[in-house]
Amino acid sequence: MSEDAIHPPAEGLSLPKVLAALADPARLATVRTLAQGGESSCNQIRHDAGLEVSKSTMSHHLRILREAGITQSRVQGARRLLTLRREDLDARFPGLLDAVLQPEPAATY
Amino acid sequence: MSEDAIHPPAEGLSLPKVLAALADPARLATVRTLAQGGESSCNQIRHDAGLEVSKSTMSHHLRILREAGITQSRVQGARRLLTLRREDLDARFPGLLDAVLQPEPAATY
DNA sequence: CGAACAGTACGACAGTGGTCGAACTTCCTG
DNA sequence: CAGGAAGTTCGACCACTGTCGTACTGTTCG
Repeated sequence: MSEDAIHPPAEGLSLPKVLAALADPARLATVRTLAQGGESSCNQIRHDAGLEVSKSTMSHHLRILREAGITQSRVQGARRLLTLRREDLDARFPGLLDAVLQPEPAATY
Repeated sequence: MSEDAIHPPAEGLSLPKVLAALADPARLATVRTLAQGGESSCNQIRHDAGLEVSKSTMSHHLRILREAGITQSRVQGARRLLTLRREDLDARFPGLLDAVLQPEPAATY
């Protein structure tokens, strides 16, 4: 199979699902990395985001993001290149992505 | 006893926690109701938001919101009057609340 | 005072979610 | 072609979460 990945249509994005997807630190880091670095592969993201999780866990997180409509993946050879679905997200939830991507004011605790 | 409720300091708000708190439909409805109606009591919110949950469940949701730093409660007689912590949220996560409160472009489900 | 009301606390229970290792598929490369 | 790299899928496990009913504290009012 080539492109079986499940990508919900732009109109189908649900706010609770999107928020839930973003509510995990690992996935938040993933989204931020993706926002900065543009298109990259699963492993690359895992490395860039500094995530110390197994392949399967990473795959799981990426699936949540994809199924929430936050990311998009295309296959290139043995890799899957991921991108943020910026336009779709901005269209449906204006300002949300920007708010979430904003650097946090430090000292969370 | 007057003020036993746990309210995290404004600087202590964690984005994942806030997002997780907002990721539940019941709590999202609660926040929206609160944003529109201003200060109101638990039961009033439950009614206004059209939530059909038990008292204890409602109390649970409100606790999550409070502990995430999204709401604030003050005691007035037998009631607890809740408000959104708009300023704190806007200060720490600019645009987030507005993005989440924005009416959804219909047909979310 | 006593009954009804507002809300919290606790315990139980089912469902979900994050984590891993192992097995598998597909692709690239020597 | 054989070996390895990139990801996904699967089953297991444990922690967390949403739900409820019940019991409790405190308040208002008849």
